[in-house]
Amino acid sequence: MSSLTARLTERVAAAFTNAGLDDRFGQVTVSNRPDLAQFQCNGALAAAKQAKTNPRQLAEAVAQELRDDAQFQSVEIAGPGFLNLTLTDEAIAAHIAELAGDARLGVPVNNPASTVVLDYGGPNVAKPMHVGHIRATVIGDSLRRLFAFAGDRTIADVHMGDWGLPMGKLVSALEIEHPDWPYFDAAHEGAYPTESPITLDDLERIYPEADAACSSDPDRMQAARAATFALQNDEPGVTALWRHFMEISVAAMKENFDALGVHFDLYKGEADVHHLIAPMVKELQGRGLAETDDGAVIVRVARPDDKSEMPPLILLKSDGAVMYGTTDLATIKDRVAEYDPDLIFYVVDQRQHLHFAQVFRAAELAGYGHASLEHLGFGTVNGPDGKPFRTRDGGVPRLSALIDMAREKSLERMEEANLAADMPQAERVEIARQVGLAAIKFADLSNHRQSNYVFDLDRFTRFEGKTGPYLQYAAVRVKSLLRRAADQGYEPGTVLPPSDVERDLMLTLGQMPDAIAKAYDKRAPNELCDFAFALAQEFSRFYAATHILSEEDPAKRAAWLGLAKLTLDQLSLQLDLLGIEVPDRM
RNA sequence: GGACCCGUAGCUCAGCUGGAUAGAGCGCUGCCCUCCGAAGGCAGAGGUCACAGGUUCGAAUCCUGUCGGGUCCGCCA
Repeated sequence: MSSLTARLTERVAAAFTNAGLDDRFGQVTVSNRPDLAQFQCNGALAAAKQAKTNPRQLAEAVAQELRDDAQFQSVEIAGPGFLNLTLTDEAIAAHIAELAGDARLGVPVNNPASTVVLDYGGPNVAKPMHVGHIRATVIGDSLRRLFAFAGDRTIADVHMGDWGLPMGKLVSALEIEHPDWPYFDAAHEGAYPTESPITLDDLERIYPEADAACSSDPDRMQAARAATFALQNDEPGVTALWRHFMEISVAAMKENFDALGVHFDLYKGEADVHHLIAPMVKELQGRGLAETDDGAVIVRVARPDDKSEMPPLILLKSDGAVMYGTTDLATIKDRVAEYDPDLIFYVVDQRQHLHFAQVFRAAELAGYGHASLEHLGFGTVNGPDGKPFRTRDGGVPRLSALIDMAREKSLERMEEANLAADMPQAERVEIARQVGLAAIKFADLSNHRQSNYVFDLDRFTRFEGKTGPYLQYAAVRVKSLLRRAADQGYEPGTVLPPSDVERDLMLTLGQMPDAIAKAYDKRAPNELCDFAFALAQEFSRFYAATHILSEEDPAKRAAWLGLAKLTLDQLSLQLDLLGIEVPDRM
C-alpha cells in the first residue's frame, strides 16, 4: 500500500493532467496551516510561474475537478493559489483502518530492492573505543535498520583500522620491551605461540606511549615504519604478533558493540584487502592511472573545474608502505566483486570528507562498480564547554564508561520518578540498561547528522521532554493501557470516523510512511526521532482528552483501543529503527 | 591563502530541493488529577532566522559579500 499523501498526490496529479498541466505539480503535502486544511498542494504556483499565467486560475481548474471527488470534505483555494484539501472523516477512517491491518503499517517495500553496503563503526585495533564511536555506530546501525526495513539487502561492515602505522608502532615498542620474544627472532623456526603474551590492558597502555615516542624520537618512528612495512610484507613473526592484537582487540570491540546493541554482518578490516593491493596498484599503473611522483605511487584525481586544490590519492608512500586511501580503494573493489552493491555508505567523521572525495574519484576513474558512493559524515561530540568532549583529566572518555554512566544515571532517574519501584532489582537494572541506551542513542540520532552536539547525560536521561526515555515511557504507558483493557475483556477494534478528539492523532498516524521515506531519502535518522516524538505528543493529547476504559459505547471504546494499538505498533517500529528497545513495563 | 560545514527563542536544537502566521524540548507564568501511568494535558510570554545586498509575486531556505565559530588542505588513520 502507499501513504495517504502519495495517494492524494496521485489524485491531484491526475487533476493537473486533466487541466492540461504537468502532473509533477500535483505533489501533496501535509498542510502547514492545520487551521485551514489537512493537506495542501502548491503546484499551481509553480505551474503558473512556468506558464506565466495566473496561479489562482490554474488552481481553480484543478479544484473544480477535485470537488467532485467524494473523499474530500472541502477543496479550497487560498492566498496566491494554495490548494487546500480536507478529507471526510470516513476517508480518514478508511485509510487508518487499512494501515492498522497492514503488517508493514503502510510502509511500502522497495521494489526493486537495492544492495547497500554500510561501513560504520571503524574501531581501531589496540585502541579503546571512545565517545566518538557512539556516532559512527549508532547512526550506522540505525541506517542499517532503516534500509533493511525498506526492503533493501544490507551488509554492515565494521571496517576496523588494523593495518597502518599504529600497528608498526605497537610492534616496534614491544620489540624494545621484549627483544627475546620469538616474534623478533629472524632465525625462529616453526610455529609461534598460540596464546597471546599480551593482554588488552598491555595494548592500551603501550599504544599511547609508543605513539608519543614516535612523535618525539625519529629513530622510534623509523622503527615503527620498518615494522609496518614488515607487517604489510607478510613477515611471519610480525604477522603472528599482529594476530594476537587482532584477537584480543576484536573480542573487546564485540563487548562494546554488544553493550550498545548494534549489529555488524562483517568484522572486516583494512588487512582483509591486503592481498588485493599489489595487483591493484600494478593494474592501475598498467592502465596509466597511477604514476610515480616524488617516489610515491599516486593517482591524480584533480579535475579542471575543481574550485580548490584536490591532492592526489597516494597509493604507496615513497617507502613502499600502504596508505589508508589504498585500502579504502581496494575495499571498494572487493565489495563490488563480493556484493555488487548499488550503494556504499561511509558513516565516518565529517573531517574525512576530502579523503573520501579522493577515494571516490579514484574508484570512478578505475571503473570499480556502479555503486553510488556516499560519505555520510557526522559532527563531533562536545563537552559542556562546547569543545570536544574530554574527561576531567583531559583524556577521551571511553565508550564503556559512558554506557555505564548512562545506566547509573537512568537508575537514579527511575528512583526519582518512582518508576519500577515494585520490581525485582534484576529487572530494574535491566530496564535501566535499556533506558540508558535509549538516552544516548536518541540524543545522538535526534541531532542532524552533520552538526556537532553537546553530550549532556543529565539532559539525555530525563523522562520529560524530547528524550529517548520519554518515548519509552510513552510506549510503556500504552502497553499498560492495553493490558488493563485486556484484563477487562476489551479488545482493540476497527477505527471509526473520527470526532475532534481523535482526528489529529489519526492524521498523524497516517503520516508515518512519509516520515520513513524522508528519513530513507535523506539518510537522516533525526527525521524518525522527530516523527516518533510528534506521534507520542499527539497520543498524549488524545489520551488526556478522553477516557477510554470508561467509555460505554463498545464500538467507540474498541475503536479507541485500536488507535492505541496502532500508536504502540508505530512507536515500537520507529524506536526499533532507531535501535531503541521498549520494556514491557517500567 | 584556498575549500567545506555552521551561526534560528534565555539554553539545547529541528526546519533549509523557495511558499501562507518560523517550530520543538528545557526553563519561565497561569490553569487541569474522587477516573485508564500528571514523567502528562491546556493556555501564555519569549525571534531584526549573524549582518548587508541581490534574484523572485514570495527568502530562515537560492546567489554575492562581510563578521564570528569549527574543520580540512600529498607521503598518519
